Amino acid sequence: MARNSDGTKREAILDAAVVEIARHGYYQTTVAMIARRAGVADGTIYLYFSNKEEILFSLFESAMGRFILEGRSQVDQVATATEKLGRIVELHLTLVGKDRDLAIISQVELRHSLHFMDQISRNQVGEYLAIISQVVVQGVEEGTFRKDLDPVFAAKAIFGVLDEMATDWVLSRKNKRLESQAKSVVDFLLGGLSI
Amino acid sequence: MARNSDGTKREAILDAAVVEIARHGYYQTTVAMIARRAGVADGTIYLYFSNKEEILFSLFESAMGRFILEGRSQVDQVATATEKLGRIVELHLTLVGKDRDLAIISQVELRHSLHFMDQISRNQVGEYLAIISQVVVQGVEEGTFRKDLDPVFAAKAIFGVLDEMATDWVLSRKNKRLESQAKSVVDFLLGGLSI
Amino acid sequence: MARNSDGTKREAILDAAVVEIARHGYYQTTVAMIARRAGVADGTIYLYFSNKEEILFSLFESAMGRFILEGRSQVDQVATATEKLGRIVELHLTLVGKDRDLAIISQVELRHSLHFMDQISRNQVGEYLAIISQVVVQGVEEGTFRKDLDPVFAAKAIFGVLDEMATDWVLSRKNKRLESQAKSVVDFLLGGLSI
Amino acid sequence: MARNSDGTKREAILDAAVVEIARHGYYQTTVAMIARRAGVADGTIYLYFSNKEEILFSLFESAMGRFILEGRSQVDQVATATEKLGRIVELHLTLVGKDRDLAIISQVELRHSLHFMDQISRNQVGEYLAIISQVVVQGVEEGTFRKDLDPVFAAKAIFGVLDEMATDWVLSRKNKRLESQAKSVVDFLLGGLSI
DNA sequence: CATGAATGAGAATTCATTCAT
DNA sequence: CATGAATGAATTCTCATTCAT
Repeated sequence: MARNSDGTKREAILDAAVVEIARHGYYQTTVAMIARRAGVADGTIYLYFSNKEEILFSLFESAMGRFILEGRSQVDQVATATEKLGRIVELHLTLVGKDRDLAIISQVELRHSLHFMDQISRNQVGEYLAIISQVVVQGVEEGTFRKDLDPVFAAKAIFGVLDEMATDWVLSRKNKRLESQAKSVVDFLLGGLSI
Repeated sequence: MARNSDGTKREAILDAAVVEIARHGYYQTTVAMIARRAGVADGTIYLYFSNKEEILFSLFESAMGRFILEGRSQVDQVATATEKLGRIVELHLTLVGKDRDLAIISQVELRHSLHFMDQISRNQVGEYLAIISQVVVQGVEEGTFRKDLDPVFAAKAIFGVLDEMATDWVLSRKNKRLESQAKSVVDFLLGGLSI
Repeated sequence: MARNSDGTKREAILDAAVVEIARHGYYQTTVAMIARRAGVADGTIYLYFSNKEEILFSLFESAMGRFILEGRSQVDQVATATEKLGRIVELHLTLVGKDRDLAIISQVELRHSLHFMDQISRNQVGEYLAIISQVVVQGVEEGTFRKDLDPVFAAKAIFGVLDEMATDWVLSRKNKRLESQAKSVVDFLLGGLSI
Repeated sequence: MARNSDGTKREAILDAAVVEIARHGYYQTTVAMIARRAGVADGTIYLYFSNKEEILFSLFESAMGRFILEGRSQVDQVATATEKLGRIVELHLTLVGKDRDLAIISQVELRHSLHFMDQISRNQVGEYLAIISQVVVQGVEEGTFRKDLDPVFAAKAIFGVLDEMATDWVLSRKNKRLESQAKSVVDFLLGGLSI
């Protein structure tokens, strides 16, 4: 079967990396551990990734890629800013909540150093934030959101709330589904604290 | 007092650790680097900390300690929940914004592994969150905050927004003062997105 | 003739090896580098050579083979020992000076380990030395060279001078042609230092 | 005993390196092998040398240092160029012949790559050649050596002969003492081949 | 014959920690 | 208390070689 060289092996490595890194942390995970779980030789890792860090980068990219791709898709499926916000919140919590291992990676491991955050922050996270801020812009234009909002600031605030919920869910090992918080989050974001 | 010299040296080590870890990241910072900057021998570190990780724990504790201590103090200085919220926001952003190195530690390095987050998260962060949630409870009782708010949830959301602002400030190397965001943050938290 | 394609590919590999090894040194040259330059797959190398070291052996053999073959031929073209010596000197310096990459191989890389020198030294170099020593014998018989010379010793001394000139030329990247030294070398070898 | 930090350990490492490298070749010698023979931990090597290659450099430097130092001393002890030449030849062969392991290093291992030769060739070897060429200059001035000699060229030729004798002795495992060749070498160098 | 993906043994180097002084 | 030389386990990455296609 020639399917091997298609990327199957690359994905096996990434899948193994998610599990091992989520379980032991990036620095406590050795390349050998990833290789063993992926069922390949240590050296094989280096046919697909130039070094250990690149595995983490790839993990991040594919994770963020999904957020951005599906985020755009969800936003396009409804008309109003309020509905769009709802979709984003739901998507975010659902994606994070779907796979605890991946969630651990995105909420904890990917933030393990400034050096690393630097590399990624300004690219893909920025794109994701842009999607959110466009929703805010629309809301203001529609007249449903407050005129005095800075859309970029608001997007960060929204992201902050989502991210905290996600981190909290990862750290508290409750079985409660993360998505179940979606309504509360949207309510809070729309209405704030005040009456 | 012999304690004086003890405290001094211990603090020199912690100060050195903040700088080195902020600059290079926890794993790229060697004990020797910290020792050199602190002006002590490598071995001396182990007279004050049982291992490298404990330095990070201590860093976290003293940082969070300040948040909690000053948080309580600020909250006690004003009467209404709205004012208290304002004080917390201002304090949080001010403390983070005061020292970039310390901010890097708290926003990035302290989150470097689930194992580590586990150890700390549910203790001190929980205490900090409790302060915030008490403010929310008060606001609800006062009638200024929405009745349907879950105070614990709201506290997390508030923390999420603050944390995201802090992280964003650390990652974007702008010179703009972090505290300058306090008003926007309070506005957003109180009023939400909707008109 | 199938041998044609065999020889061609084998030679392509050897040619590639000369360039890569001269440029990076034997140990810094990977089989993959040689394969890439030769335009063949890594595995193909092993159809022509049983291992990496054998490539170096083959390089040596073909290089020394030329010295011996042409050395004999040059020696046969003239009558007196003095003339023969001149031919050998000129040939040696010309062959080395013709191709810097090959010169690097022969003057530096081929000497990279006792183990390797052992394998080759006593065979082909010995044959080359034999040619030289026969010239010395003839010179003594002719009465032009000193009677008290040990021909084997003299051959080594002659080779030493030639070898040093060659090495010096390789290491000093001057463009001066190596052959231009031939006259000085012959003069020195014949007359020595003394008046 | 504080003698340890004096350089005793450093020397133990160098001594061990000579034996191991002579026996197995530079690339076949692992740092662990050197450490074991030196009776230190692997990591200790790196307290004295920044990497494996530096061990080789140090080996070379201390070896050449002796040639230069003793070479100068020998040359100063006699008056005429002929005598000085004799001293150099004897010293060279004696030093090489004294320790076969060190001889293997200097005659074989130190020449293992152009990169390496480059680093060292132009410094210390040049100094050694300068000593020889000064002797030649003196000989010409004295009127004992031929006027038409280029001293630099002659020095290289002399070195070439000495070097070849040394290499030959290393490769042929005869027990014959290398110094016994001194007289023949001087004779050859002074008188050349011709009658 | 030719390929090149896969292997896995092996090696240099780092660094937290210890302990004799 | 303080030192810093020494340790040696642990890890990443390389690369000669193989073999199924």
